[in-house]
Amino acid sequence: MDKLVKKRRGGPRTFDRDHAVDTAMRLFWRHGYEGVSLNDLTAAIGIAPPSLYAAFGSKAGLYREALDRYSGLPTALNNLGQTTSLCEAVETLLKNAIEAVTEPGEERGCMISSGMIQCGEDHADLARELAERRGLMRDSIMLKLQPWVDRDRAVSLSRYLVTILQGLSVQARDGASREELKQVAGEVAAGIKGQNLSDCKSGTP
Amino acid sequence: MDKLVKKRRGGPRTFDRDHAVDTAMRLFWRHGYEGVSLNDLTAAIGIAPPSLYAAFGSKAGLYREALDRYSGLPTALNNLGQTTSLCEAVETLLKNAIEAVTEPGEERGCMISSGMIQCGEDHADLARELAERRGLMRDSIMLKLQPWVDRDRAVSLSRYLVTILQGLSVQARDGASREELKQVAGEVAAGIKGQNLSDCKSGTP
DNA sequence: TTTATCTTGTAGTGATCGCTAAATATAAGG
DNA sequence: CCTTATATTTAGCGATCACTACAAGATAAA
Repeated sequence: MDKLVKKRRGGPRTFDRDHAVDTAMRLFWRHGYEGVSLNDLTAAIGIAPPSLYAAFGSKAGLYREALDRYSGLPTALNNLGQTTSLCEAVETLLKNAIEAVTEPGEERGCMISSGMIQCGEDHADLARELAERRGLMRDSIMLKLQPWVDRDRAVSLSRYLVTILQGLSVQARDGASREELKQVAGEVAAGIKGQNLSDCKSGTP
Repeated sequence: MDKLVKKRRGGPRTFDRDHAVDTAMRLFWRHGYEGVSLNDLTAAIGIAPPSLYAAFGSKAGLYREALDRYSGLPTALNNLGQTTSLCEAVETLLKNAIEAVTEPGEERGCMISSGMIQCGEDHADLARELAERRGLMRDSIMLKLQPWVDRDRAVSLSRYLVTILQGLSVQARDGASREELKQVAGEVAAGIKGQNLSDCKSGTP
């Protein structure tokens, strides 16, 4: 009663690599790097460890590919080129972020904002890579703000905004609803409007 | 040449329990629950596993005590009763938080804000406790804001502020300097001042 | 001193960690 | 057909995980 199904064992036909990365991404997203074991991965993907290692080299390699996959998802920075004022840009940024971290049917929070915040010393290099990605996030936001404010203010504002984004990710993971996060976005928007009334009305930078 | 020192083995407790909790706190603070092994703990404290289990019951038990110890440290909520306006309260809150997460010679970030954001399913209960503590943080902030704003606004503002705090913890862990974080605080303060100019000058609520 | 109680270090437990050697099965080229 | 190359499996590697049985040693009470 134990050998009815003869499993295939070799040959060119390969498992669905995209699906594997996608499955891994969701696991890592939810549980973090250290919270997912190789057993979890192979079981969820439906392959044996050697296949995984042939395709991705290591657990860290798969994690990196999962990160890249995640980076391709709709992000907070979408559609920011089409905005016509600083306030609109910020509002769009936060709206995108909130939708991303509370997308129904998806894991909550942001894989990058909340990834590898704490980990053992063995994985310090991976953690540094995550921190780097968060830095790139800030740079991207800064670039998007350039049309509306001078350089110094863009530096300051972008750091403020990534801080918000990272906080929103924690809030989402803790179960905050979309409406509650929109309240936060409202506070941010109100703050910016209070200072830069002119920027919120001008049609061109 | 291997038995010059005869180690004691028995009698009343000999190791410093407070020091043990303190050591564990720092390890967990930096590396997270899953990032610290029992071997790390016993080696750093300088005791054998049975002593640890006799004193704390389990790794999770020691982690909880480390959390309680951490909660007793100077926190973002210090001296908030002495403020005389909403803006001053917010500024003091952020100033305290920034000092706490960038204290020289201490671990960076906040053990609670950035604790157990991601973890394996085995420790979901511990993660829930951390989320609960973050919720209590928000409640505490809300109470501190009550003198200056109505209830709805206190709810909204407190969620906004914990979001900032949680973001600041990530920023600090990623290496942001005190000055950079003060820029963030400046953005927050400027936003609130822009809306509530009156509150920033009144001497009594 | 004798006895009871307690804590300690030694030395491990079974389970799981990330990872891999060797064997087996498929496909393409001859 | 046979050979070669590749992909997959089984089975298990050494290391480490959180945790503990046990005996040795130290104190306090009788």
